[in-house]
Amino acid sequence: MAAAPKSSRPCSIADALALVGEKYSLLVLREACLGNGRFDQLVRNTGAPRDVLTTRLRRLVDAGILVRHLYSERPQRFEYRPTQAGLELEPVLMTLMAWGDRHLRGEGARPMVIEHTCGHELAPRVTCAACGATVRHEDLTARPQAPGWTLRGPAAV
Amino acid sequence: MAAAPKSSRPCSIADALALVGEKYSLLVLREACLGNGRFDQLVRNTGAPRDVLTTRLRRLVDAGILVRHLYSERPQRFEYRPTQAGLELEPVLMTLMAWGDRHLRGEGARPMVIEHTCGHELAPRVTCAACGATVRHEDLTARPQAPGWTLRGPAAV
DNA sequence: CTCTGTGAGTTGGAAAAACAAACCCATAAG
DNA sequence: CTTATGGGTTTGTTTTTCCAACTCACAGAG
Repeated sequence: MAAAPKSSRPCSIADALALVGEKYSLLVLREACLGNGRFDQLVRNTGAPRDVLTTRLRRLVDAGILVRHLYSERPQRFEYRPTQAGLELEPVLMTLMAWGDRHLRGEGARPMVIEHTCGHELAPRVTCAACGATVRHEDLTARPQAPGWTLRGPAAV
Repeated sequence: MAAAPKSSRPCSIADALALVGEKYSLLVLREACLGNGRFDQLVRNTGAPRDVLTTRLRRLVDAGILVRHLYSERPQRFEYRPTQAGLELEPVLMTLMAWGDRHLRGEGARPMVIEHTCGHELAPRVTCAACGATVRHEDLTARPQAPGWTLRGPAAV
C-alpha cells in the first residue's frame, strides 16, 4: 500500500494561498495595483482593521509581493507598491473578477470595468501557452509528482 | 467634494473572495476538481479540521460552487463535486499554481504537473479575449463605476 | 505659539474562528 | 460479536480578528 500522507497535499496552489490567501491580502494587492498603496487608502478601500493591515503588509513585503516605498522624508511617509511578482498576480485577480462578474451578479451591474489597450473592455481568458486553446476542465490531466498522492479521476457533475 | 465611501470598495474581486477566499475553500475546490470529493479525502488532502471543513462545504454548496452528490444509499455516502460555476474557477487555480511554481520554488521542484490535451504540459496564460494579447499590467486601465471610488493612477516600482 | 489635522501605525480588551481530539451513528466485513 | 469505515458533531482550548482609542512626528492656520 502507498505511504499514507501525514500532512496536506504538496501543491503550489496551497503554497501560494499560504502567502496571499489570508483575508484582505489580495484586496491589498488589488489596491496596490490600482495605485492606491498608502496606509489610510488601504484601510478605507479594503475595509481591513488597521492592525490586521499592518501584519498583512509585513507579510506581503517579506514575501516580495509588495515593496515599501518612501515617498516623503520629513515627515516620513510610505507607500506600498507591487513588485514584479505582485504584478504577475494581477491576472489572477482579473480572472477572479471576471468570474465574480459572471456568477455573482446579474448582467450589467459591474462595479468596476477594466479596459485593455486594444480598445476593448478586458475579458480575461485563460489559455494554454503551448496550443493557444482556452483551458477547460475536460482537457486537463493532473499528475502529482510526490508519492502517496493519488487522484480518483475526473469528476463529472 | 465626492461622497466619502463608508464601506470598502465595491468590486467583484472582493465579492468572489468573500465566497471562496476563506481558508481551505480553494483547496477544497482543487480536490473536488481532481475528483477527490469525499469528506475524509478532503480532510486528508487539504489538512482542514473536520468542523471547519463542514462549514466550508456548506458555504460552497449554498453558493452553487459544489454539489453534494449521493454515491451510495445504504449506507448513505456523499461526495462533493464542482458545479459549472466551480469548474469555471479552475482556471484561477491553474493560474495561481503557475505563479506559485514560478515564484515560490526553484526550477524543477514542482509537486504537481497538469497536462493539456494538446500533449504539452499546461502553462496557463491570461489573454484578452478581444485581441488575444497576453494581459500585462501596463495595458490595463481601471474604471470604477461607482462614485466616490477613485484611483491614484498606475503605480510604478 | 497653540490648535487642528494627517499619515502611519500601536495598544488593549472583547468576540469570533480555528484547532484537536473525542465522540456518534449506521452499516459492513471478519 | 468485534472492529472498521464514512460522514460528520461536540467539547474545550488556543489563535485571530475586530474595534476603538491612543501615539508620534510633522504641517498649516490663525
